[in-house]
Amino acid sequence: MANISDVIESFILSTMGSSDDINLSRNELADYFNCAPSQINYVLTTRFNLNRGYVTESQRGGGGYIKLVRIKDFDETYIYKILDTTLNREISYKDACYLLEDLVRKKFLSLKDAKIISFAISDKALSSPVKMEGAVRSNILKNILVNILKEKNS
Amino acid sequence: MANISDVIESFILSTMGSSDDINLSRNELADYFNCAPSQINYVLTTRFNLNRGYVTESQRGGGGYIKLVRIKDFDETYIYKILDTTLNREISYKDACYLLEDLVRKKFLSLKDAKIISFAISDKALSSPVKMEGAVRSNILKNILVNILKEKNS
DNA sequence: TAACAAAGGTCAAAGAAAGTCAAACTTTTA
DNA sequence: TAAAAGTTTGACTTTCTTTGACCTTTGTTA
Repeated sequence: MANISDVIESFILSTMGSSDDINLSRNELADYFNCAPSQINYVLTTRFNLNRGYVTESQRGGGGYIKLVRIKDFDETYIYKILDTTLNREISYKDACYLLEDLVRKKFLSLKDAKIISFAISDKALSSPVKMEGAVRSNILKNILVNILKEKNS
Repeated sequence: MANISDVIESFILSTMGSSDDINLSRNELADYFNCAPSQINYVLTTRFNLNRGYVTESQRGGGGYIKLVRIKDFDETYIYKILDTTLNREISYKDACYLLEDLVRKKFLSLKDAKIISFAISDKALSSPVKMEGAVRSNILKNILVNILKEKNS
């Protein structure tokens, strides 16, 4: 017997159908499946995460929602491999720049985009009292790429 | 879009059209939308504030009004001001996005630039074992703006 | 000119979501 | 079969919205 997370996952998938996004209500879903609301978060973070090609945005308070967006053809993209390898670890600023250059060469990014991104991930930009720069940078880059992908799909 | 605030926001925006200002009556608006008058203030302070490129002036008493003005002009000192105020503190993702939108409106950034930047500073991008998101985000944005300025000047 | 009416302003409490995290439980794997 | 991995739950937190009571300013009128 499948567990409730799998059931909720299929439900979301089949409700989405071939659409690229869906608006969910955490409480309604939890109600419908008779589970804790946080169960929905669990499903989203384990089944609909960046690594699987999904992004979420949400709003709290009255009229709150969770929007789930699927990235089309995620598995086939070259970017996917980068996300899953290079950017699943810490990355130095230099290596990040080489990566950006390569993405420009491959026409995934314009030179200007790459510049902006390089600003965002420079040591200076990331300097903070706590030293976690490599990981943060990697995560930022990952997020940027995923979201650019998302844009290109819409 | 289930909450009244968003509805009122769109109403104001569409009533404004491409005009740079509009005269509102707090009580009439509240009446029309069947909400507390202070709801209008809430919408104004959250949706039409300086960060989003708006200012208001108002008059009480008989024949009172609220005049909502969209700030149009941009000059470099405006950016310095932002660097020195808004970005000298922590900033939330939402407020950062409103700032970016405003910078697009003021033609400091292209829409695409703004999007890339917003990706770079999203909570997801910045999430790390250590919680310093606001400060890190603020710093990233600052660095980006400084560097874009530098580019424009060279 | 004093009183009253007609605006708009402020603020805090209540309400309505979603987010986080850790503990308990279940299933899988070595 | 013990350890690791995955799932479920619930208490607590954070964010955003809505409401209402009370305040201030301005205009009008007796």
